[in-house]
Amino acid sequence: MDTPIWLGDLNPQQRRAVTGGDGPLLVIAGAGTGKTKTLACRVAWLIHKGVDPDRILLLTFTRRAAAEMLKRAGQLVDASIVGRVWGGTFHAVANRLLRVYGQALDLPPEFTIMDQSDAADMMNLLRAELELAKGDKRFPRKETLAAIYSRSVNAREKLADTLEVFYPWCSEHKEDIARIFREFQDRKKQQNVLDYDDLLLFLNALAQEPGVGDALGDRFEHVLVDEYQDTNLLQSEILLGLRRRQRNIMVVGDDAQSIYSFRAATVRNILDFPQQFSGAEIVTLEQNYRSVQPILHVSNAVMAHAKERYTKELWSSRVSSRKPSLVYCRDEPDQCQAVVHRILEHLEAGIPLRQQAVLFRAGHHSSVLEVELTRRKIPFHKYGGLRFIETAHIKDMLAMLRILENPYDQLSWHRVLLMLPGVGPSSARRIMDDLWQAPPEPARTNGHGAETPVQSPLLAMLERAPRVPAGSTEHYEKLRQTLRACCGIGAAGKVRKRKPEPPRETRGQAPPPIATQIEILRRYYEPLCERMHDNARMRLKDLEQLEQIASGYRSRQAFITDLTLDPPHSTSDLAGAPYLEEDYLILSTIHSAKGCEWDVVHVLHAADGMIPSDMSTGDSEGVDEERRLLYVALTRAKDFLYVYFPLRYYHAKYRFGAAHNFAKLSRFITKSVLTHFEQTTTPQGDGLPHAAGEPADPRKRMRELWG
DNA sequence: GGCATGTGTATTTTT
DNA sequence: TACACATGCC
Repeated sequence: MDTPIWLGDLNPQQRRAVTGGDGPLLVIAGAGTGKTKTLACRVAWLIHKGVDPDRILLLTFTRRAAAEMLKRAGQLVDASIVGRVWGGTFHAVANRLLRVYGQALDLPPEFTIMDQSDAADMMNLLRAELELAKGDKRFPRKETLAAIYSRSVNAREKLADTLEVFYPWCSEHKEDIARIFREFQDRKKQQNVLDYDDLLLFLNALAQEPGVGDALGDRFEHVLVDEYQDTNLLQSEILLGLRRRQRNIMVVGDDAQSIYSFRAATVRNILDFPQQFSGAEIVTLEQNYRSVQPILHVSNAVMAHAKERYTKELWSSRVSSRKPSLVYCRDEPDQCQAVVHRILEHLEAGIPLRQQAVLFRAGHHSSVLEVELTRRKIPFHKYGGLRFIETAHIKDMLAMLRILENPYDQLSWHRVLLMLPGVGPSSARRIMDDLWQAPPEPARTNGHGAETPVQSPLLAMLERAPRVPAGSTEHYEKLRQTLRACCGIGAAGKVRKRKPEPPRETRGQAPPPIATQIEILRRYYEPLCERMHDNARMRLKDLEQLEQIASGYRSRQAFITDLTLDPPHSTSDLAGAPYLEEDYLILSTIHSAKGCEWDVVHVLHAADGMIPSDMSTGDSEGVDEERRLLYVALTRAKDFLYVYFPLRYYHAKYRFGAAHNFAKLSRFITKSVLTHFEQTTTPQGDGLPHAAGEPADPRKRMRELWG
């Protein structure tokens, strides 16, 4: 076979990984060592070798990552063929496979998916129904319940163990929590709804199944997994299931960048890979192509204290005489000024805004900066933090769409009914009971195609006359008409201006396109939105945007699924392909910055309590993960790295005890790390870098000197 | 039973 | 500070 010319672009280790033969392969790829390139080339190589792209499975952490890799592979071999590779997150791939193979598990293919906050809401409903909320000993909150459930499932742990280790204060409620969880699972089944965890759980069940599992595994000749350090036990079980007969698997990751333990990800997966897949070859990539050496000095120094790991020292041939800067600022506003100042400096020097990023630990850490950027009219995109999908109006719209897709989805009904003036939880419950009275069988495809046109379950429901509170009957009627209109019934003149098809029958017409459905729902929602929220105008604008996006979709199911499984990270993402000439600064949580790189990186709030976050300093493992988080942030930078440390925090927010005015430098920036920084002070920063570590209690300071 | 108002508390990261 | 939860009034 001929050797493609692009192999020459790879270093020996990368080439080894790309052209490796069959069998398990573990690639330890340090930050910036060309991981994406290696995976992209591996895909291209396999296709070049003649592997059917349809039989390659590329599992990534985000869809963006999959798209990027396949794009790059498409530049090396025929792009149209590369498009047939199965690429996406575990969850997205599970969704696709379950729609096809799910019936082997008695899973109807029309299931809808609920996200984590939906799961929490359902937990809440159950808690109320089972009357567990009443006891005076405080019962876990709904988010906590959802988190416990999810961890237990993903880590393959018994509830008792999860509680004992991670939620000891909830242990006394073990029985009741178990009751809620059992009920939770029953409800989801009845309503034909899957949550995120179910997607993995069902895929795993499928993969372990003797018959279908074999077929599923054989379907993929090669499995490639990116960011393996951030997979959990359930995911590794899925992989083991898929690779019982076919042994071709390549996983790529960096244990030093494992930052998702809160999602039950475990470094054990990557550390134990050679045992789980015996005979695995290990390739380590250490040459960093991203950063100049001084940046790597700082990064390596930060990681030097970590415990168990595949030791590797990043090195780069990219030289620079400039050390990264540690900038001491007076306070947060001063930090803000300093950041903006440097950003503009680099912009003037020719580095566009989109090659610069501001990174921070938590979504709200950038709020002061955002205000300032807006004031100065500096455009920016923010990744991470509160997402679009989390806002009430988007959830409302999604709930209405879900009803249309799956009328058994009670959570969505509940939400939609509560929007009606005069309807609260009790009325909603009663209305739903009435709608389900003599419930039509959940739709199941029998594989034989219906002989007679069966009225849709939703329309059948809407024929009923539920007991609606007297003051709300008109509102309910409006809802009813709206939902019917979305099914293509009634309101003939106005709705279907797009398709002047001659009416075939009065009943059972094809529903309007998804974008039109959203338009109908938006019209209905408008007055409700104005009643419920004060900034209704902005919210309705968002919904118009949503309508735009939807016009690119053929099926409602695909649209809803994408919105749930791969929600836009920023409002501006929704605008579709951004204008290429448009320049904007990147703001991002460190978590969302994973896998990205920029010429200039600014890391905010290098103060103890921020990095590491106060929340995570309970145990040493938590602290270790925070260290890796800082490492991820630092290694995003190619040429210039700035770390900012505000000396004072005014609002002393939610701190127990006395308000600390003075912050303490992050514990990860130790003496030895400091030597790799150039320390500077802003004009406002009092010119006193040594004041940085001064805590409220001088004795504490002294103890540190000895420690 | 719905809804407005008041009180207290937890507070990150995301598929 | 913002949100969930409780209370009390209509």
